[in-house]
Amino acid sequence: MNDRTGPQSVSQQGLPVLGEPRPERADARRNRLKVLEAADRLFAELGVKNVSLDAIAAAAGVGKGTVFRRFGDRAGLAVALLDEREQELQAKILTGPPPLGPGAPAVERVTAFLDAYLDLLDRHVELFMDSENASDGARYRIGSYRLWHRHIAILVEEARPELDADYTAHVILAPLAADLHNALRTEGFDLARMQSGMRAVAAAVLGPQLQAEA
Amino acid sequence: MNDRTGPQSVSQQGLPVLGEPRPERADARRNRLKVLEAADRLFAELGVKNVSLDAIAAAAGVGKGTVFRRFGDRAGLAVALLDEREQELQAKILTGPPPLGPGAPAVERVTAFLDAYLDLLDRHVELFMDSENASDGARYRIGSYRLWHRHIAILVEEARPELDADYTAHVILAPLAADLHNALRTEGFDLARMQSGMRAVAAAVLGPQLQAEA
DNA sequence: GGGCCGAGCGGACTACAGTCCGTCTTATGA
DNA sequence: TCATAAGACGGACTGTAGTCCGCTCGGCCC
Repeated sequence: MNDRTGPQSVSQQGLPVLGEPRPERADARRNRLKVLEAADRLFAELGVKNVSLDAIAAAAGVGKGTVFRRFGDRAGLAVALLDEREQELQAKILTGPPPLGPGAPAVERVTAFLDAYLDLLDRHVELFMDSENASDGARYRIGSYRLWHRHIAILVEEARPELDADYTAHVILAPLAADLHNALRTEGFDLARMQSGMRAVAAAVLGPQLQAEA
Repeated sequence: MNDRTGPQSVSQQGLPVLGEPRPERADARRNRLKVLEAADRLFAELGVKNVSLDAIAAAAGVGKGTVFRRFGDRAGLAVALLDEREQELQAKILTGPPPLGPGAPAVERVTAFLDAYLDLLDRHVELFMDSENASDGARYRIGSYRLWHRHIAILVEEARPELDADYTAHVILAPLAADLHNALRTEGFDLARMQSGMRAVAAAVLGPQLQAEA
């Protein structure tokens, strides 16, 4: 959903109709799939950071320009590859069972989200790094970040209405940056430690006055 | 402080003596100053992100290789330029008056640090972005980050010994990432809002059970 | 089926970070 | 003062991200 969708369709009068993207042309679709498949394979074989976009274009049998037109930049390609996994999590949050989905108290929903996100992040750090760092501020412009942010902000508002929910949500998401996660793994922190650390922080920020055990 | 200092000096027996860096050679010093001065000027004139290292080398009248040998990479140059400002803050923390310096309760010291750091960050966002993002994980390897981290970790340990101080310190520093700060400014958040938001979070994480006002 | 036109294609091109290595400068000590 | 070698110099070179634009092909309408 972050690949660039086609241009708007055009009404019979020749006016552009917003919200009705013209369907993807057959050659475009073919190439999109070839690129994604080649990227997936090369990333797995050689490691994300050892694969250039030229190499992907070559392996996919398309021109470099094609890759860029479709995905915008390196981050866009990474986002497209992560998209499926992230959508699973998004679905669970929006319509799944509690505590990830609606129904549980705010602290528990935030905690469940942090656990699940860190898990996802841990399994795809390299791809996340690409998607977040390829260009300045990329992380905060991606659709999925905006969704996570909105989700957390609503829960902050619910649990602690006296806080600045919008900003606090950014604060809670900040430690989930791929770059930090990667650096900490390198220093020997493991996933479980980070999960329990984040749980403790979330409990302190959103929980009732008496703090939970770390 | 983060420019590469010279090689170790050599004892009379020809053995390298650790911890006694041979003094900087005169030509090296000359060039270092020329580069820093040129960088400072060009950054101010054109904006950090519009200046290439080639341009700096040219303006300084030195070869490109010289810039890289001395500063390592783009991040290293940014760090060198920030160094003086950061050292001021470091000094205030280590030996200045409370609440920034020793003597005040942990929450207050953390709060004072966050205020001061955000202030510094706000005044030099572009340079900070360069120093943190030029290479993967650069932020976490810089000496000053390690110092901030140690400082916060000690205070966390003091205020809330049941928390994982080491990890929690990283969590507290994460929202100070230059990239995020920049993105939020773009979205209209101002410095005061971020400062008060961080104060509230710090109070919640480190403070006594009853929360302070946001 | 044929023709039109605009989306899609691809690879040459630019700009920049970072490396390499033959040459030159400086500090030293005799 | 001069010989020497450690180390600094600088610019040509490499590899990659991202742009551009003339050409091609697919969808649509007749």
